[in-house]
Amino acid sequence: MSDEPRDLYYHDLFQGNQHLASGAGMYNQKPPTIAGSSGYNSQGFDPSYVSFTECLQGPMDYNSLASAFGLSPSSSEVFSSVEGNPKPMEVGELGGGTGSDILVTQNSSISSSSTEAGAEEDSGKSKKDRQPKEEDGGESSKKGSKGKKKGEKKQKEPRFAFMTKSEVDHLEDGYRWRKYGQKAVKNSPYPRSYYRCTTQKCTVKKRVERSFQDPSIVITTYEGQHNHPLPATLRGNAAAGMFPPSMFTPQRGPSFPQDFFVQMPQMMNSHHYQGGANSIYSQNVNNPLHQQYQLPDYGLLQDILPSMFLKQEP
DNA sequence: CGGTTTTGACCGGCGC
DNA sequence: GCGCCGGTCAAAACCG
Repeated sequence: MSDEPRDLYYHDLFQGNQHLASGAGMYNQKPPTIAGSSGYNSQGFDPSYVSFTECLQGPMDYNSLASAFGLSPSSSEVFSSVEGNPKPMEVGELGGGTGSDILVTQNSSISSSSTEAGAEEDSGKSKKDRQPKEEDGGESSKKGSKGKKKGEKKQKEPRFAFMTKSEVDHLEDGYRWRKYGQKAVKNSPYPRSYYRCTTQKCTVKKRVERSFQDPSIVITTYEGQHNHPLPATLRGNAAAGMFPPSMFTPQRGPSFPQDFFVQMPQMMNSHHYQGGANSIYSQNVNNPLHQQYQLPDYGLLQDILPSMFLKQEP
């Protein structure tokens, strides 16, 4: 039964997406794909979809973003959706067109992002307290005991998801990740992989799953923000120097699209979305590099971000 | 040999 | 209260 609500809301999304999408003008590219992608969800992005354009149109700085995305020479659709609330019910509203819009943009490579409103960010680590089981002699007690924190609810860290059209499941974003789990996704033949940043002080996690509608699309959901620079190996030319530090990462050093996207929700929030996660979906369909060569994703991300920023010039 | 991936089990939250 | 489900842990396997 629980599936039903989801389905409904998925449908809503679909319609909403298409509708918005068409309105946005991305229709001529390939709406169906995206719609399908959105339909598939992973609790990461559920509810409302907001169109970038809409956001950008707002009185805020969205213009910059819009310009950035729209100005991109390449053509990749970017969809953004905002998670108004963790509950599917909200979606209903979304269908209404009040809380969600889909924003479409064109980019060279990347894709989308969804973030939860900063208001609810937390460090999700509730279960992490689980005690290590000791099997000195008793093998039967496997993690019987669990750490329990009483008033502590699981906090959610800001998260954003983006969809990328790629053959590789694990997209390189410049950081090193260690896979710590894999689960089958309901209603999808493709499994979802869980990764954690290998940097010890970093609690950033990410989930990678493939769209069951479009196997060629990979949905990556980031959770949290890195508090450390990119590994020297990967950083180098690209990421490190790509972002205008003065723009979104004043004191954080080299950041990634994440930083950028993470900020988006906040901006959007100001506009008229509150407490939600945003997700932008985009496809690299036009990005031959990615499709053919499996270039490091960070390349893609870089591609997009720098573009937007560069285009920002007055 | 160290680090990463694989994989099954477990935990906690949520819906019914 | 029970069952489902997503997320995480950790031992073993794997790889460079």
